Amino acid sequence: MPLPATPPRRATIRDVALEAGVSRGTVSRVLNGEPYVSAEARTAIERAVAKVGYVPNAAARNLARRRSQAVGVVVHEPHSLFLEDPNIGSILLGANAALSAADHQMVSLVIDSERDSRRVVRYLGGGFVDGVVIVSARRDDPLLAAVARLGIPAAVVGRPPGMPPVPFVGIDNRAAAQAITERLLATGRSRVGMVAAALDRDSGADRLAGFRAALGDRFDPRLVVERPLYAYGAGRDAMRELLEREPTLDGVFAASDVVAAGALDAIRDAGRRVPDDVGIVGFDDSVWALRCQPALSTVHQPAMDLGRKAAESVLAQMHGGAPQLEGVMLDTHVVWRASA
Amino acid sequence: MPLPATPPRRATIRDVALEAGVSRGTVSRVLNGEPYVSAEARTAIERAVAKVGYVPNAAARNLARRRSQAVGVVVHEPHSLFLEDPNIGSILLGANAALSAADHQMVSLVIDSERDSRRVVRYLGGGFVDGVVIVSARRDDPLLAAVARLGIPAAVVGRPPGMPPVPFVGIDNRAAAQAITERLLATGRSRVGMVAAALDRDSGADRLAGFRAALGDRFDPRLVVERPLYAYGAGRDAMRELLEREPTLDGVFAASDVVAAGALDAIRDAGRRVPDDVGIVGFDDSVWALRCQPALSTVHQPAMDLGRKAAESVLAQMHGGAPQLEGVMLDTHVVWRASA
DNA sequence: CATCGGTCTGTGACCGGTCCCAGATCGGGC
DNA sequence: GCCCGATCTGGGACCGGTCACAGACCGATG
Repeated sequence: MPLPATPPRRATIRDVALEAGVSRGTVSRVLNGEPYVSAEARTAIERAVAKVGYVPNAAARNLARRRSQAVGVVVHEPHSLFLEDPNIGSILLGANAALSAADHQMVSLVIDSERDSRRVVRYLGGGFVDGVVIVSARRDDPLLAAVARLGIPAAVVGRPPGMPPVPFVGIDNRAAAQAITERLLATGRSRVGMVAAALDRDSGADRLAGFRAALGDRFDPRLVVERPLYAYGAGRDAMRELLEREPTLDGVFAASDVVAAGALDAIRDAGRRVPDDVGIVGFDDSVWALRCQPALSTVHQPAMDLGRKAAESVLAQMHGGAPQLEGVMLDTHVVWRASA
Repeated sequence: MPLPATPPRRATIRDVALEAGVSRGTVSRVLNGEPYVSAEARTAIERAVAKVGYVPNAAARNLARRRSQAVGVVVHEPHSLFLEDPNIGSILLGANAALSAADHQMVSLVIDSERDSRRVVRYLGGGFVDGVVIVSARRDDPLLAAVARLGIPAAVVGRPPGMPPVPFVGIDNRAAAQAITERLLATGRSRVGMVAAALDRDSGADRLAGFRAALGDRFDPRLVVERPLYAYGAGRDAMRELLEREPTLDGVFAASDVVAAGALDAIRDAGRRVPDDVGIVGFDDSVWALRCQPALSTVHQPAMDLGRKAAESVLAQMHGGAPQLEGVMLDTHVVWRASA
């Protein structure tokens, strides 16, 4: 069976106008809360709206107004990670809070394949959204180029290398990573390694850079294992590899809490105690940090605020503000718990 | 500064037609892959599309076609829970997989307040989506009533009491809860309680019913503590209360893995060992089950498939299929690990 | 050679709103 | 009584597509 006959016809603004005995223009004015409408017309229209069960047609309004009252939030991560990493969820919630307050609809778009990517670009260019927040973009991300080309208001969470001039909201990953590594070193560890991840993004690359800076002369590239994603499995496997390479390891910095959780399990599986034999620290301060046994020492980053600020930047641009290309950096701090 | 002058004018189908030297109709035919277009016209149009940088305007297409190629997925849960409970995420991913395969855009809508609720109803009625999947609806949920009234293709994950005739996809929560409780009893526990949650939904109410059925005569209402949401904090606090009420408790069924995780921590804080002193089982088989120490015995439910099937039902209705009101029930099974 | 079915194309009406201009109405000031 | 500005209303043009219809063209057929 093909498409259904005809979707049940909904009441339009003309039906309301007819019912209320006024013109379409007046109905439109009432619906949009504009001044210069008599009280009688207003009440008649409100009554008519209720009577005919009128619901405005968004497509028609978007077409005429050339905007949609919706903002896209693009997350460029595999679906699996979306589940694991509460950090992404927090960013989305922050964005949603800001958009919701401005009465805009958030539309979240997950890219997990080339096909998704094309569909998202089509979606963004198709007038479905008035602006876009981009999370976890990669180095030289084609999506960023596409957005810049389309000229829609945008903001990026993070600051991927090779980014076109687009406003961004981020944290100083390098300084934060350096701070927590130094703190770890101060607990008297002598052989400290790192499970690095996502080096194709600023967060991953900068965390590694901060680690390196903290170690200075003591930095040993053999004690760094890299993985493409911030994932539990990546942390576990990488840690196993690291312990084989360097059995005397007594400290490790994991690039995120999820990675640290995996690493922690690998350390335990190898028969070492945390923090006695090996100290471990993470990054994010997500719910994973508290779920670990022992609780993770980590870097707190204001994930919700990152999403919120990015969304606010997009909203400001949508209302004519000039894009703030210099970017916004939010504060982080070390949270010291039991794992190191 | 108010709204920007005018958004940069995009190329329209007319520009393409002009450039290719054909009519709008022919361009439209090519764009939609219809037959009866000459090869020359086709290539000329494809070249013109690339040259002028044409991107179709979705609002115009939606208006003319009276559909949007998008499906909404409504999650009626507080934002905080969204972060904690991977079960919801899995359902979304399943839905997204099905929609993505059918080249439809998933639009996820979170309801966390009355205001959100109104906005979502407006959104759904506004022609933004052609169908809707509803997750975690409550007893007599007004959203379900609104959707039924609007007459848009819909499917519900779960089967809330007081639901209008809408297709649903679910599991037999009662039987599954009974099965795992019986299994727990079979480990020789004599004082078994339950942390129940979300009794305003079928999942919560049915899990309690299954627990009760498994205990039969031994059921003691004093050993059941209820909480409104499937949340970590709820599990922890409820467990604390349960242990105070009944210090000889030696087994507990938590209504979900997240709840079980909270309960587990409360048990440990009270100085009891798991599973030696107290056996605990959860429900969902989410990533939390493996993150717990010891790993949780739980009920595996095919969360992704729930989302996928619900989305497929909506897609089928959109293509003219009759709604399958009898519903679809998916299988579950007990996964036995170390916590009981 | 007229007829016919299959291809291919152009055109006007329409989807349901917004926007803006022209004009009506009205009270107040000179 | 006339002019003026403020208030209020109607209606045409338009947003950018889709769709149905009419008609042109073509080779095959009787």
